[in-house]
Amino acid sequence: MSDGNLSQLDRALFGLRSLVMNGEFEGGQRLPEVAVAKKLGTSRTPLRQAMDRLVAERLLERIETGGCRVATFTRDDIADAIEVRGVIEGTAARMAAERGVSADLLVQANDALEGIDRALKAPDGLNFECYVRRNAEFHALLAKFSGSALIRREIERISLLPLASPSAFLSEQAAIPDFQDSLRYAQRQHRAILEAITNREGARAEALVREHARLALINFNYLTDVQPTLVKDVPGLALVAST
Amino acid sequence: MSDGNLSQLDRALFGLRSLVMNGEFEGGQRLPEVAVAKKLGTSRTPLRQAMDRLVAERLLERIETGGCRVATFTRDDIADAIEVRGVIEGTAARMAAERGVSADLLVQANDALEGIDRALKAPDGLNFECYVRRNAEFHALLAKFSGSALIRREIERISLLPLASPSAFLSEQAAIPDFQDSLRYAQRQHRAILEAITNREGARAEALVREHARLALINFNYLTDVQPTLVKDVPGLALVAST
DNA sequence: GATCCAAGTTTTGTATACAATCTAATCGTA
DNA sequence: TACGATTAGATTGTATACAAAACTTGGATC
Repeated sequence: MSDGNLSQLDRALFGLRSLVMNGEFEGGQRLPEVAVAKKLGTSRTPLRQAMDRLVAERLLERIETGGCRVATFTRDDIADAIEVRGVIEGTAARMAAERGVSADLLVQANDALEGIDRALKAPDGLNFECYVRRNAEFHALLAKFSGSALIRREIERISLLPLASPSAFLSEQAAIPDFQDSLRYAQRQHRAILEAITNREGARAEALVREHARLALINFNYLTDVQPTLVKDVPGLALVAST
Repeated sequence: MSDGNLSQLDRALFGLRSLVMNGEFEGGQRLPEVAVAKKLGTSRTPLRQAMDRLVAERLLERIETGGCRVATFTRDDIADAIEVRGVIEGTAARMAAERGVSADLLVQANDALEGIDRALKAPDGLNFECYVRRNAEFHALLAKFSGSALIRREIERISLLPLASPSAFLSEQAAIPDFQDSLRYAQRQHRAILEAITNREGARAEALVREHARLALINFNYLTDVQPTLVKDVPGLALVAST
């Protein structure tokens, strides 16, 4: 169970999540357990466990009369999820400023930001992979800054919501004309956030993080309104009601 | 499944939650599935489902090598959970102010507050049962005000965390000398919150709700510091590390 | 006396069988 | 033809059996 091999439950969980995120199932239709179990090469028992977890992640929803269906999301749902992530991350930043952060952690955050700087100055204009990694690192540190395991887990949880994570739309942004401009703007926000926390300016840190989260919403709108041809490549976007 | 009778899963879920909240198990020790299933009068299958859900509720935590244990909470965990509830409820209030609330809902909220007023002016000084009911009603309406199903569900979720709910400590407050004073203070906050939302004052509404949530923390501290003899009667308090 | 190893026992993870329920289609009637 | 009941089929909820992993206990060795 605890060795390198994945358990049947993990296999079912990853497999089903991937199938759902890639829009393999019709939205709103019930997932037949036997068929899905066969497709995933496991039995109903671990599959049902996996379904329970995906219900907790809001990726599936229970049907009153039994079983589960794929959840669908409106644009408002996406916007609200991003807003809530901003609010909780903002709380983490405020707490960090209020309670103080160890010098060691601040150094780590600085390292992450310098990594982003280097990624933005790469020879071919942008080291995209590096940017994504360092960006995730910075956001993880922000959650850690709060000093609260509960806050950290809540941020992880809300980031699991479809399309609410800080990097949900990054992978497709490359096609956007002023893409690098947007990343540079985000990076200036990163610097300001870290400065506010260092200076113990709680309200400023909170407001900055909230605004920073809204970049995800801007990207979402740009992607769906201006570049709808890219939509099919973003995992999870198949779940958004196409009104 | 959908009739009045509870399913085995529901029976296991309610039963186990109740056992855990009442401190029937040693904290940190693994829950043996067969023994617990027998105690609850069901089989392992629905019990394991119930355990998965209680893990999602943070009431249990998974053991790396298999199975679950009862989670334990520090005082800081309680404080953080209350803080986060205040933050999300505050966001709901801010959104309500920004987006506007239908007259019908505002009337309902007013009714709830008048119900609280009546409970506070009852012949024998206080109609406690009525107060608790109306208070829960007001908080539910606040969540609804946001107009966002996602926000409403997040509030429900965070309120499930042990001791984070608005009424977690109410039932034992009766023994506190200036109990009714505290309730009157809370009620003035309720009025101010509703006024702010009606006037579309988002920042004020958010700040008020945050402060309002902190009453729960005050009650928690009072209960554990000043009236420790009452601790055993509060469900969930058995899970708090008694440092 | 402490530590490491090994066999036995307990406990979990998984598959599967069965029963209760829900769904859909067919047939009958207005 | 439309609508409702009834029956057959499919699907979930639950119990249980079995295998694999983890814990415990006893003993041997250093």
